[in-house]
Amino acid sequence: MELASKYNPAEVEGKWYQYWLDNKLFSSKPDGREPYTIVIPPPNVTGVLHMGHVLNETIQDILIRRARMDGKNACWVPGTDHASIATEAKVVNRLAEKGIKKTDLSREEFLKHAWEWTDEHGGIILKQLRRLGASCDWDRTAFTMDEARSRSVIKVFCDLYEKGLIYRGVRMVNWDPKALTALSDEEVIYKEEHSKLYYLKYMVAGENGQPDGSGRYAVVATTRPETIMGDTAMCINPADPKNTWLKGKRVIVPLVNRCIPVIEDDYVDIEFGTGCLKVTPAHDVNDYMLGEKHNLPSIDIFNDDGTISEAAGLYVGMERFDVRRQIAIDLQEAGLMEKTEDYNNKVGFSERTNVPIEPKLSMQWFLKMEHLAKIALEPVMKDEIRFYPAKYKNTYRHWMENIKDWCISRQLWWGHRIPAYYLPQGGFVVAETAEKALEMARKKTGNEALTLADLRQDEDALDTWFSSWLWPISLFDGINNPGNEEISYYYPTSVLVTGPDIIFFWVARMIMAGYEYEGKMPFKDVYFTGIVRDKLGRKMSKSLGNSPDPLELIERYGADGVRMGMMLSAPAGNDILFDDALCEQGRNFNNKIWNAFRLVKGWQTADMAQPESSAIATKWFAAVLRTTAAEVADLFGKYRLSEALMAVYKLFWDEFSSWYLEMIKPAYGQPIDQTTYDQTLSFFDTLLKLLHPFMPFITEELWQHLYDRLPGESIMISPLHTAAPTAEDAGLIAHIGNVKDIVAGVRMVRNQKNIAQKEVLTLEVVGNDPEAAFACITKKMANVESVTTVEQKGEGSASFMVGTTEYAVPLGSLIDVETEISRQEAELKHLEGFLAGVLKKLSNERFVANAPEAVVAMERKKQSDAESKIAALKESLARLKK
RNA sequence: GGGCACUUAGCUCAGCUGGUUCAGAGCGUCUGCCUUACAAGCAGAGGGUCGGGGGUUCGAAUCCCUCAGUGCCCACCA
Repeated sequence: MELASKYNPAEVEGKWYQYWLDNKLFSSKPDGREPYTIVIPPPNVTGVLHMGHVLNETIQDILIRRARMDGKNACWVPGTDHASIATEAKVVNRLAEKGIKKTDLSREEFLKHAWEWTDEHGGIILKQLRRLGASCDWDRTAFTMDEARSRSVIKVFCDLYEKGLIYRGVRMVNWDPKALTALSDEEVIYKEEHSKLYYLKYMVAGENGQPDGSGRYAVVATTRPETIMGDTAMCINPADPKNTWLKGKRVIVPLVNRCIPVIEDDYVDIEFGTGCLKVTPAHDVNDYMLGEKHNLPSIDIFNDDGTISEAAGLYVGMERFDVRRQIAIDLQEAGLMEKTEDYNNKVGFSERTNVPIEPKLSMQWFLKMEHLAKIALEPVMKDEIRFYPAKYKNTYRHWMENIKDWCISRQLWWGHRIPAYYLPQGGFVVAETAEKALEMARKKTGNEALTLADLRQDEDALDTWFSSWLWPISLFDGINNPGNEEISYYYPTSVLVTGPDIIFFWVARMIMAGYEYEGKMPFKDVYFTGIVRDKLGRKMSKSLGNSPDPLELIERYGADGVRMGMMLSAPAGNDILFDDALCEQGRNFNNKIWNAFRLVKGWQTADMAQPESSAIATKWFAAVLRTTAAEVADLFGKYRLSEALMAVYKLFWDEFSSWYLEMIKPAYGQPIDQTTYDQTLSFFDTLLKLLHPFMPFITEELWQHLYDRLPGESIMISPLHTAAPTAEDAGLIAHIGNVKDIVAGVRMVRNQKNIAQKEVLTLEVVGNDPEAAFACITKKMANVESVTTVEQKGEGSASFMVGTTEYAVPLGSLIDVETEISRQEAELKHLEGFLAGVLKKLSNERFVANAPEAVVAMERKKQSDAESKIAALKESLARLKK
């Protein structure tokens, strides 16, 4: 076949992906082999591929392809997440563009729109994954809101309710005033904000005080003056001397003019502000706690959307931050504001809508976490589930040990609707279906006349993560159909690949669900990726415009190039600083492989004896290949994928292309012997297999052309057996290592003296030549016609040392004696310094007495080596200088 | 406020339980080459007192303390 000198990925990638699909090479069914299972972290159904996905999915694909070639039954299950809040927000926005308000629609009408949106935009991301080469079993594609997954979620809800782990109650929750829903603690992100501390005057009641100083008042420092309408007490620390005078008094809330008691509690920090705290039980978690403890009334002054409610009495209907500005002015005018100070504090923001969270009392559903945390902590701490990198174990433990109940209800429509049904006379039942609920309701009430119409299902939907925490189980239908063949075979999955940002949201909760419902871990290993940043270390974001479009990159560099670019700098857990230049390196490597292939396949074979150099070269490369393959296998076991890639990269580029191929390369136009040729093809075959998990497309393309293949054959299912390194391998590799140094020595001489590679030289070895057996390689690689052993090197030669042996290249008139002398003197100086260090060590009695014998022996060898080198150099210098 | 990481060449990183010439790799840089596989390439070279200081040890990039800087996570001081 005719091959262009540059590899063109666009021509082959689509073809081979289709070939893999057509031959069902991604599909997996339970069989007698060992399973290797990965479930994809489901991307948002309406999402599009970004660089974070590229990193994550590339890693999964590498692992799954490698496992497949290792003879395991590899199964990678794809799917998408309904992403309750995010998707609902998108749908609401789209409706708004059409002038439709969500509140104008019924639940059913809204869901119809949501499904339309999902059908339209859903799964785009999965299509994009194919461009990357992802070898998912697409027939298994799932969605967190498809029928089987939905049933699983509802079943689990009912089960946990029956176990008494789910309860309903009024609690202080994180309220998102934009999405109009409660959030879990994990969905709140705290950010430092520059704000102000307002010092407000609370006049003491019964003293007829006036702000002008005619009466006494207490000063309260607050960041949220707009909440004073909800104040129901002022609190001081009983041990605070400066506020003792307030004990038992009542104070008047500024502007509001409500009279509230002064209560005492240790909770108040004497040092902060004035030591007086305003207590607003409805709008602050701590105040809520104080309110409970001291039996305070609570006044909810906010509507769900963050505007002021009727109950506040003032500023009704105004937006909360407008009120803050306005009330500051009003307080000032009323003389009730003592001062304001600049202040930095942490404000909670909604992870999804990015608006400040409002702590709010509301009726929600909660999942008790104590039991679940207990069963999920140990396995990670004992490394039954291994985290890579292990440092996240600390994070995990801390969370588990300080866990609070999980608020699982959301005031949203897009999601799994809570299967609780309210009865006309009060109370509710929880059941998987309305029919079952009716049955239970009749039993509970004794009223057989109840009909479905009498039951009112809870309006709330469940937190998205309440479905994704079941993902590794529900994908194999283990909830609906416990103990089925698939769940028994594929579960526990082999590894989870995800970002550390969702360790609590998802990883921890999957572990809980895994033990609760399967009695087993959901995955054996967790590989935490880093965050993809730009080369300046900035997070990739739309607003910065520093996030490349993965599909464009693939067009420019090929999928293999992009995959490699990503993996070149992606050690587990470390953020990766992504630079297009890395893809370029990947593309260049593709080209290197391509051209090596062109060279090898361009050779004609002839009936001829194998040259000695080729015999040695093949033996040597076989040893290198075995050794590196073992190293790569080891690195895979430790999830050190970028190092594994680098090992294969250097194997192909340096060892195979630069050394091996040059060693065996016939002269231009000359044929190659059959033995060497066959051996080389076989090496190439193994190299492609080692490379395949990282760069699936080019390796398939070349593998198909390497030998005649049968229809349906593929590198991706061809087993990768590599022999273990033998006892002799290391020795041979070391010898050739010396030969490489000799060759490099000659090349350096050429470089320094400006002698072209074409020009034939001779090489002298002073004394014994330890690498005499490999002289044929030296000759070919260094282009020297002879390697002769001499007692003393000739006049006018440039010399260098390899190990303890001196080599010399006679140059005749080309030699520049002065340069040679200064070079050798520099080396001599370095060696003498080195020797001095060694001697100092050896003359230290305590070193000789305490260090292990092997270490001392090594030092002695260093000494004798250095001494003989120094002697040789001195002699050489003497002759140069004479 | 608490906790956990990290700091090694211009850049990105590897160096496990201290001891082979241990100071490394890739990229970049510099020099010379368009040598019929590959200029998306070939051959060679330079580059770091391992963040600062102290300690343990015969011996420290590696262990301990401390200081400085960076990053992440957690937390109810208004």
